[in-house]
Amino acid sequence: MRSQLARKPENTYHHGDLRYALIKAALREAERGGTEAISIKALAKQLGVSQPAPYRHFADREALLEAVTAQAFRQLSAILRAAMAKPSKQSKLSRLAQATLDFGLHRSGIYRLMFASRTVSCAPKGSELREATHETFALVVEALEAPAVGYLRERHALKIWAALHGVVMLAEQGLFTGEAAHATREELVEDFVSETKTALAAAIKAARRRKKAGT
Amino acid sequence: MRSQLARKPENTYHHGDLRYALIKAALREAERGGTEAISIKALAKQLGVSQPAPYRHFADREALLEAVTAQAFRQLSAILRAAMAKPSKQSKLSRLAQATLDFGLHRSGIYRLMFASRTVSCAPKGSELREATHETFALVVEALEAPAVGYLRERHALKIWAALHGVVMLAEQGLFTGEAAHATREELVEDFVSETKTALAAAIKAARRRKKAGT
DNA sequence: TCTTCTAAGTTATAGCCTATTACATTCGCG
DNA sequence: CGCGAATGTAATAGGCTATAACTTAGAAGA
Repeated sequence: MRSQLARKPENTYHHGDLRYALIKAALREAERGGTEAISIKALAKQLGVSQPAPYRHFADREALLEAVTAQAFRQLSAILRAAMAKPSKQSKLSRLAQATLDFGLHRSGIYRLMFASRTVSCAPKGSELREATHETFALVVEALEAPAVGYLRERHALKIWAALHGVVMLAEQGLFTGEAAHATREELVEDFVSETKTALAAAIKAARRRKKAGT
Repeated sequence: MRSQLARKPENTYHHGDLRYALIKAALREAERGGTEAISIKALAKQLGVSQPAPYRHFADREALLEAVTAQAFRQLSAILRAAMAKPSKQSKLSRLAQATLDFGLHRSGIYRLMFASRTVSCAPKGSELREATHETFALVVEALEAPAVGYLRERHALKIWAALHGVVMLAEQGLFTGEAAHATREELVEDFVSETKTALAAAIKAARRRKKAGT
C-alpha cells in the first residue's frame, strides 16, 4: 500500500492506491474553489493516469464527492479532537467552537463542500459519509461535558453546532465587513458558547428539580 | 415590457425581456437541484431562443448566477417583510425567524444558491447582489424592534441570523432525524429567538446604565 | 509452476455544456 | 427614413462526464 504517494510511479501500469490518491487530490482542489473545482479529468491528469481510470473506483463524480466529503469530516473530527485534548484554560466547548470557526474560515472551500452541498443530505443511512458526520456531531456532544439528561445534551449540541455554522456562513458571505464588523466572529462564537453553557446548566437543573418533585 | 412571459412569442426575432426571463427560469431550475441545475443551454432551449443568446445579457454563467442570487434575496426580503407585516400574536422577530426557516426548508435549492455558494462573498461592493443581501439583513435588524444603541442591534441581528442559517443547514443535512430529532427545528428557532430577545434587552439596559454612570 | 480469473488501467468515442466569432435582424432615435 | 446599437442566430472550438471495448498485472487455485 503506497497511500502516501499522490502520483503513480513511472512506468507502472497499476497506480497502487488510486482511490485514496484521488480523494486526497480532490481535497486539495476543493480547498481552493470548492466543489466545482473538483474535476475527475483534471485529477486523473494530476495523478498521471488516464482520464477514465477514476471510474474504476467511483461510479460517478457524485460518488467521489461523497467520499471526499466523508474524508473531510474525518479530518474535521481529528482537528476538533485535538483541540479538545489540548490542555488550556478555556473550556472544551470553547476550544471546539473556535477550532470549528477556524476550519470554516481557513478551509472554506472544503467547508462548503461539507456543509453546503446536497451530498450530505442525500447520503444513505449507513453510508460512510453518514458515519463521518455523526462522529463529528458526537464530538460536539462530548464537548458539552454535561451528564446525559434525557435529550438535553443533544439538543444543546445541535444549537451550538447550528450557531457555529451560521457564523462561518455569514463570515464567508462578508457580512462581518461593514457596519456589523464591530462584532468579530470570534466574539460571536464566544457569546454562543457561554450562552450554551448557562442554558444547558439551567436546563439540567430544571430537569432534576422536576424529577425530584415527581418522586 | 413583457416580463411575465417566460417563452418568447412565436415568430419573433426579439424576445422582449430575455434577461428577466432567464433569471426567472433559472430560479425555477434552482428550486430543485440548486446551482448545478442551472444550465444556460437548457434555459435557452426552454425559452425558445438560441443557445448563445443568453450571453448577450450575462457575461458568463457566473454572472447569471449572481443575478439569480440577487433576485432570490429580493424574494426572501419580500417574504420576510410580509411575515413581519402580518398581524399576529407572535413577535416580529419570531415571525421573521420562522419564515426564514420555512424558506430554507421548502426552497432548499434556492437557499443553497443564496448562502452556500462563493457567489455572494465574491460580489463586489456596490453590486446588485450586495445591495440585495444587505437589504435582507436590514430586515433582521428591523425585526429586533430595538432602539439603536451603539452596534448592539447589528450584533444581535448577526447572531440570530447566523443561528437561523445554522438550523436550516443542519436540517438539510438531516441532523434532525435520528437521536436529535426530539428537538424540532421550530423549537430550536424559537429558542434562539427568545434568547436573542432577552440578551438584547439586557445588553441595552447595561449600556444605558453605563452611560448614565458616565454622566 | 502454470493457468486462469479478476481488478485496475487504456484508448476511443459519444454527448452535454460553456463560450467565442462572425453574421443577421430589429428597434429606436435623430 | 436611415443608421447605429442592441439583440438574436449559426457555426464552431474546447472541456468535462461517462461508457464501451480492449489490455495488463497480480493473485489464487490446480
